[in-house]
Amino acid sequence: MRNKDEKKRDAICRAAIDLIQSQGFEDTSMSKIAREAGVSPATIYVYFENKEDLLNQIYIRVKREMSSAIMEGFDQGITIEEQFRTAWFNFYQYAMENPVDFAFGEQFANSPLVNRVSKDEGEGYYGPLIEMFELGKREGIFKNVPLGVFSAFVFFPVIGLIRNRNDEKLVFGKEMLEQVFQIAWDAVTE
Amino acid sequence: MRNKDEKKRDAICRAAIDLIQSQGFEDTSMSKIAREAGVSPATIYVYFENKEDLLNQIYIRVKREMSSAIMEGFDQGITIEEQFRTAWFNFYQYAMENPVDFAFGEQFANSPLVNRVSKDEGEGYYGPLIEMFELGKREGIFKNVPLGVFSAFVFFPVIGLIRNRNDEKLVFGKEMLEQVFQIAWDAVTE
Amino acid sequence: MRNKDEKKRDAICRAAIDLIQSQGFEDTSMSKIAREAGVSPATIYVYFENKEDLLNQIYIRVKREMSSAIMEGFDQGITIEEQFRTAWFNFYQYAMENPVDFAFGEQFANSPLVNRVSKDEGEGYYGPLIEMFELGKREGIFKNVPLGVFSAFVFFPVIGLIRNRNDEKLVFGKEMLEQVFQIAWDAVTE
Amino acid sequence: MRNKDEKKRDAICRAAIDLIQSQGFEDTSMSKIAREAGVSPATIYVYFENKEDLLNQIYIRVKREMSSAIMEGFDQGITIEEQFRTAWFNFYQYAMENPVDFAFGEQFANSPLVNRVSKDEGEGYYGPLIEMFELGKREGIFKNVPLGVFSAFVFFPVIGLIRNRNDEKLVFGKEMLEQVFQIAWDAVTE
DNA sequence: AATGAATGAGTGTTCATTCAT
DNA sequence: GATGAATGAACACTCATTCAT
Repeated sequence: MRNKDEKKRDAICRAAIDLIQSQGFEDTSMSKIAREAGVSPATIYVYFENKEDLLNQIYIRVKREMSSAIMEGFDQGITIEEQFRTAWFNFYQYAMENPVDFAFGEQFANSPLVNRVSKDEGEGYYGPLIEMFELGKREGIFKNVPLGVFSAFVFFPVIGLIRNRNDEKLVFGKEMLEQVFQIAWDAVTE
Repeated sequence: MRNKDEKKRDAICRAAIDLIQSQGFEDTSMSKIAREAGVSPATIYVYFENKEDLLNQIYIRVKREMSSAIMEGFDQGITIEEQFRTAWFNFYQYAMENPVDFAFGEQFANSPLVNRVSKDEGEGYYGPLIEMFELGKREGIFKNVPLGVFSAFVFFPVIGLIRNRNDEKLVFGKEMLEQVFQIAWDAVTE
Repeated sequence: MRNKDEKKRDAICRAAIDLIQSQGFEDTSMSKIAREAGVSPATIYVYFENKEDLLNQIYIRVKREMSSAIMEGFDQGITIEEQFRTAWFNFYQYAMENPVDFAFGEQFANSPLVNRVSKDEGEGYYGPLIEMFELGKREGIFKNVPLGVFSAFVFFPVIGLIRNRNDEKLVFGKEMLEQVFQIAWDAVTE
Repeated sequence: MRNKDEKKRDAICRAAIDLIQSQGFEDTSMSKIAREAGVSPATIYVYFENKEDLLNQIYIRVKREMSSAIMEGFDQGITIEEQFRTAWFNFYQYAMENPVDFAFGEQFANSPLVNRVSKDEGEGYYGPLIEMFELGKREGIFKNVPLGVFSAFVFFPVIGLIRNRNDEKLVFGKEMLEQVFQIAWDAVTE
């Protein structure tokens, strides 16, 4: 029983994510989600309060998956530089390989349907990353700037890269990518 | 007959921009735009072919305003470093002061309603900026990376900054801002 | 859940037919049909894909009723002349008594909304009639002309009669009607 | 001045007829007519009271052209049979060659927009035809049936022929056509 | 828990017509 | 007389959501 429930909940989320990716935000209706998930429209309302609630839960889910992907290989006793490198390439790879989830998160950031609470909860998974940054600052590795500035120069450029890549058919070889990483590293270190 | 009223065209655009900002892309309908602009829904179709046309025209308009703001004070015979500094602070200031137009451009990037042509036309206004970058590369000032990488580390961080600022109530003093600019400069120069 | 209500489907069809008759094809909108049928406009779309589908289904329905009325008393082993007489008077009576459905079929013939398939399906019910005609030709009773010519002189005059009757307040007594039938019979027999 | 007026009035009518033929009744709007005629929508209202008036005037115009075409070669001192033959073939030819005007007349017959007056005026041009029929009846050539019956068996079959032809790709050679005419003649003569 | 039917409110868009010049 | 601008009302259709089972 419990199993069955969660499967259905998953199916609905998955259907929604797929549709948003393939058809865009505007053309993703509750009925289409229901059809894609193989359930009745009314069934969605058994699992989610309304569309806003569904989207918020999906947002959190995507964020969780994203953050755990980014922080893979983090807990070992590796140096800060190695942690940074790991996180950055993880992020790059995830953004490249999961344009679905990624674009989804992007779309969300600008949607009034995603409320504060969800955003905060979404950000909550990055604990280890934040600790790394704070430690690095104390150790004099990173520049002494607020966290927001840090992420603005480390992760946002990747977002820009991907978007520009889509527009300009930019492709990065291994060396170029290493070079780009170096730029990010140079930017935030003393 | 009455002459086509440029003021009315403006009012419609303005109404659309305001609504997209305050309600989001999805919830901005033609009738709402009409009501906000104080005209009949049918009147919009006197000035614009359809919704897509309206949005594209607005996109181009916003981009044009944005680009001319960014490149203000560009044509004099100033050094590349001064040009860079000018553009960056212009961009920062514009993004701060015009969150409406800015968010608007953001929203657009992900909408299927904005077509290639409009996007290209939107990008077309940045000629001087591109020339500056190319010249700087030849002179050995900037790193030898593609344009897309350049903008990813110069302008996208500002976008991230603004977004983080909105979320975290981050405020930058003059010194901090200078420091952030320095990071951008460090990132792309040899 | 509630089961799809055949009564509701009928009510919608009936409302559409009545409106088309009384207001004409052009002025029969989906909302008017809905109001007339006592349902919400959206409900129509539960039962029919769109307006075209609704009209096609109605067309087929009317054609089916019409054809079965025309061919009533056909299957017994009666002579071709008796079959012809039966069909002709059936047709005349149906056209007289069901001006609504009849005019409906008429209106349809000129509408681009009624597709080939529906027209063909509509024609498909006249099998026995066509057989009668072919047999009669082989037996030398009917003139050797294509089916289209046959129907043009047998059934279309009735349509003309009805239309002229409406315009001129023509009324036929029993004898006159017999005489008209005789004309049709004379026209197509050797 | 007078000349100019009439030219414009003609252009509007012509545009309307063409559009109704090519796009169908439903898709022929006043603005489209105006564009096709090269005038402003408002100008139509200088010449016609409203859409209904425009359509009625067109109806009458088409009917007049049609009737004069049908009765071409009528006034000489020819026999009734020759008159009949002339009229019938004229009608057939006109219907074949002017599907535009013809379909237009057809469409009109079922439209509530065409009022009694216009219909009556439309019928008024057939005087000579009616006289021929009445004379033929008195001379014992034609069967003694009302005018409505006469036209139902003489002209309506042609309408049916054309419609069936469109549906079945029926084509008539010279001989077949002569045969069809003979059927019409047989039908109404003693 | 699960569902298909049902719906009022809304969508983007076009219409016949009038207004102001 | 002639016009392009302007419009309220309507169009076909879809939406997120609730109802009845």
